[in-house]
Amino acid sequence: MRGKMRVMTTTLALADPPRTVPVSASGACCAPLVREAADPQTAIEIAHVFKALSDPTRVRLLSIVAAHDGGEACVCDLTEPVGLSQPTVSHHLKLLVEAGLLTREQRGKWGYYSVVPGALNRLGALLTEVTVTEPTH
Amino acid sequence: MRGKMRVMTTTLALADPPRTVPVSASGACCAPLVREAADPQTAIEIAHVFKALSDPTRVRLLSIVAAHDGGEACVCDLTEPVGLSQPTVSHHLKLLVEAGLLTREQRGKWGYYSVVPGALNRLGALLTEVTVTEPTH
DNA sequence: GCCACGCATCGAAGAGTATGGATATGTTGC
DNA sequence: GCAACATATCCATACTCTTCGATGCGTGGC
Repeated sequence: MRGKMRVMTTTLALADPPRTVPVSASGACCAPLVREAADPQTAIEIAHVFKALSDPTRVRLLSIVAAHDGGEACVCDLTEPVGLSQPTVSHHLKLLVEAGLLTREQRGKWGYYSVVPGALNRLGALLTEVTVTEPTH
Repeated sequence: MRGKMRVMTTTLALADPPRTVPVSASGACCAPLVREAADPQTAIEIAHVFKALSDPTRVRLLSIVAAHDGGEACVCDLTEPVGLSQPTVSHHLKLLVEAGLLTREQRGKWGYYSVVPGALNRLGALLTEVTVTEPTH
């Protein structure tokens, strides 16, 4: 049941504009998990995003980026707070990008990471039964 | 930075009554991740819960249990839908219980699993910037 | 007590993951 | 072009996770 599922870059429609994969064939992307049993394909995509958050380092990285000035940060801002080597931090950031939670933008020498707008809210809405109103920003 | 972190059964105060570990020393449990950078200990506990949801099988199990009649299900209800052996399903359910997302109750021969009330909403609130109003139930 | 049943635990094999050193890639300034 | 710098990628190592067969444990019926 495992096997291949290499990179895949599930977007889960967490990011607003691209929405590459409609997730559920029905198009009704992701009713809250508690409402109806998730089909296998949806479960794979949801799990992929949660896997990105299943490591303490990545939780911190995401949190630091989100709380950082301007909502973005470069790798050089992140290695010191988490106390890991640069390659390791780079690796974790890559996973967060692949999960659709962060984006990377190259500006000059530095690459800036920032949180994909709405991604976390969408993920949160998947867990809650209630309607989540997006903040006006 | 790895090493020990064996079982730990983080509750993260996802479950209402027990609240064994106050998570953050400040007691201000878990401001949304985007508001302020999570400290290492909080990140570990948050990641532990997300790790429980980082496997497609567990996402499905949680979803099936939540959507099941009466909000509970026994192992015998679950092996067939996910197509895995009974020991494997049992293992996954244990992880979900340890993460504070499910509870287990023995009634006669059967053990019934159900979703911990509020746990998912609390987890979702961690991800969203907005205030989540709990449903009246 | 004994057997059947539901389920948890154990043990082992295979696959996946985290980590950091070495190195490649891309950018800036000279 | 070249040197300096910021990051990404590659690789090897050690660890963790998923899975299932075998087995143990508790419950209910006889």
